[in-house]
Amino acid sequence: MPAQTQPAALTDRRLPRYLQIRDELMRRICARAWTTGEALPSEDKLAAEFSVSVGTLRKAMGVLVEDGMIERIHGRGTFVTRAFERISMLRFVGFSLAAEHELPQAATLKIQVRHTPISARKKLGLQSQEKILYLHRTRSLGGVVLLSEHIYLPHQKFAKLETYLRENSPPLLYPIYDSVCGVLISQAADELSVRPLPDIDASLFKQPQNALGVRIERTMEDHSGLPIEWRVSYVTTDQFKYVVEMR
Amino acid sequence: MPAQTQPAALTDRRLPRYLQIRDELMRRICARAWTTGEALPSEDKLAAEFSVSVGTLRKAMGVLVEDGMIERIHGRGTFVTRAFERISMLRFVGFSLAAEHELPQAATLKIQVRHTPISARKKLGLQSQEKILYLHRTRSLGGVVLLSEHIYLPHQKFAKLETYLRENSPPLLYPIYDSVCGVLISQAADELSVRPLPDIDASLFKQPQNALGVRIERTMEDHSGLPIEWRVSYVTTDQFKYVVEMR
DNA sequence: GAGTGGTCTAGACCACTCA
DNA sequence: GAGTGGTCTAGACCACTCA
Repeated sequence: MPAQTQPAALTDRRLPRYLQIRDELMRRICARAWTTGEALPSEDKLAAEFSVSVGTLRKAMGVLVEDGMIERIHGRGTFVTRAFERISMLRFVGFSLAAEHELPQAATLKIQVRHTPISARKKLGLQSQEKILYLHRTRSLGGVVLLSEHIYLPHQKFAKLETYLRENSPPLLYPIYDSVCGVLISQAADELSVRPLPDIDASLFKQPQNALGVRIERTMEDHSGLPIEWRVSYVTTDQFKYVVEMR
Repeated sequence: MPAQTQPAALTDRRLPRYLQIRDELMRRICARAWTTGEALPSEDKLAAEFSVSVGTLRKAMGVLVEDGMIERIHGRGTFVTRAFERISMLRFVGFSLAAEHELPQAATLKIQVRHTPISARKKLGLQSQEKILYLHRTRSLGGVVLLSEHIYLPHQKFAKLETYLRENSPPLLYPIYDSVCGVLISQAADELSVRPLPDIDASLFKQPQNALGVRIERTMEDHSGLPIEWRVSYVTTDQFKYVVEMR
C-alpha cells in the first residue's frame, strides 16, 4: 500500500459512498492512472484505501462493469476495458457483397486540418476559431468501394493522429484514438437516411450524379458526454445492410 | 405468508443460489404469477420463502432489474415491467414528415389466418402445418401513408388477437400482445436494406412500380428466446429516418 | 500456496411512500 | 407509523489463476 497521507479525494458528499468511489475510479481511469489492459489494485486494497467494506467497493466496481469501463476476471484481477472491445458493437454495418471472412480494406484519401464547417461545429460543440482534423476514408473489397466516410475530429485532441495516419493505415480507427490520442469512446448515435450521393462519393462508387445512397451520420461521445467525433458515411443503396440488435 | 409446505422449487443446483432464485422468479413472472404492474412480495418475504439472506435475494432481483423484467420503486415495492415500457426502445423509427407531437395513425388493412409462407416459417420456427396470423397495417399522417407493415404471428399464441383487432384499432400492438395474449417481448433485431417496393406497398405510397423503398425486417423474441413476431415494413426513401443510440 | 474475485450471511441503519 | 427498498458493515468460505 502506498504511503498516501491524504485520504482519497471523493466527489459530491451527498451521493452514496459507492457512487463517490465509482466517480473517483472513473476519474482515475480517464486520467490514465492505469493503462488499458493493466490491472487495478485488488478489492481489499481499494477498500482499505477508501476506508469502506469490501461489499461497498464491489458495488462501485459493479457499476463500472455495467458501464463497460472495467472487466473483472475471476482469480486474475480487474482491468480497464480496451476501447477496441467497448466499441465493437459499433461496427455492425454490413455489406451485401462482403464475405463474412474478408475484412474490407481501409484507405485514407485525405488528411487535412481545416476550418470547422458550421455543421461539424454544432455537432462537435466547437468555437468558430477552433480547427478540425478532416479525414476522408473508404472501405473497399476487391477494388470495389463499399463505404465512403467523412470524419470530423477536434484538432486539439487529435493532433497526434494526423502524423500517425500519414505513416500508417490502420483498418479501424477507434483503437488508434485510444492508443495514440488517449481518447476513449463511450457513447454513439447513428442517424440513417436516404439521400442523393454527393458528387465526390458518387464518383468513388462509380454511380451517376444524384444517384441515391444511404447516409449514416454518427456522433460519438466520451465518458463525460463531450462530442469526440462526427462522421458522415455513404453507402450505395444496393450495398446497404444494417443490423441492430436490441437488448 | 401462504401456508406453503413445499419449499420453492429451484432450478439447476449447480448454479449459485441467487441465479436459481432469479430463474424461479422469472418462471413465475412468465407464468403470470403477478399481473403486469402488480407488486411482488417484499424482499423480507421472498428471502424467507427461499431461505436466503436479504442480500442474496437482492442480488437475484438486481439481475431481473438489469434484464428489464422488474422495476423497483423505493418505498413502494417491486413491479413486473409493463411490456409497453420494455419495448419503448423499439419505436425509434422516425419519419421526416412527422411532427414530433403528432402520433401517426395506425390502420389495419388485413387480418387473415393463413398457411405459413416458408420465409415466415423459418423466422418463427414453425412446422409447415401450423398457421399464422397475418396483419397488414399502415401508419399515416394527414392522409399520407408513411409506413406499411406486414406482420406474421404464430396463430396458436395469438388467436385472441384476431378477434380483438376486428373490434379495436390500437396505435401500438406490443402492449396488446401482453394484455390480450399474455405475450411479453424481450429481444428484437432489425435488419435494414434498400429494395424495390412490392407492388402493394408501392401503390399505398402512391409510388411508381419498382420505386426504391427501405425494407425493415424485425424479428422479436420472448424471454426464452422463442421467436414471437416477424415483421417486414417498408418506408419510402424520402420518408426514411432511423435513429440508433448505442450505450 | 498466495492472490484474486464470487457468493452468502445476519445484521444495522437510513430514505422513501402512503395511509 | 408501518412497510417498502437502498446503503453499508465485517466477516466466512469458496472458486479460479498462476507461479
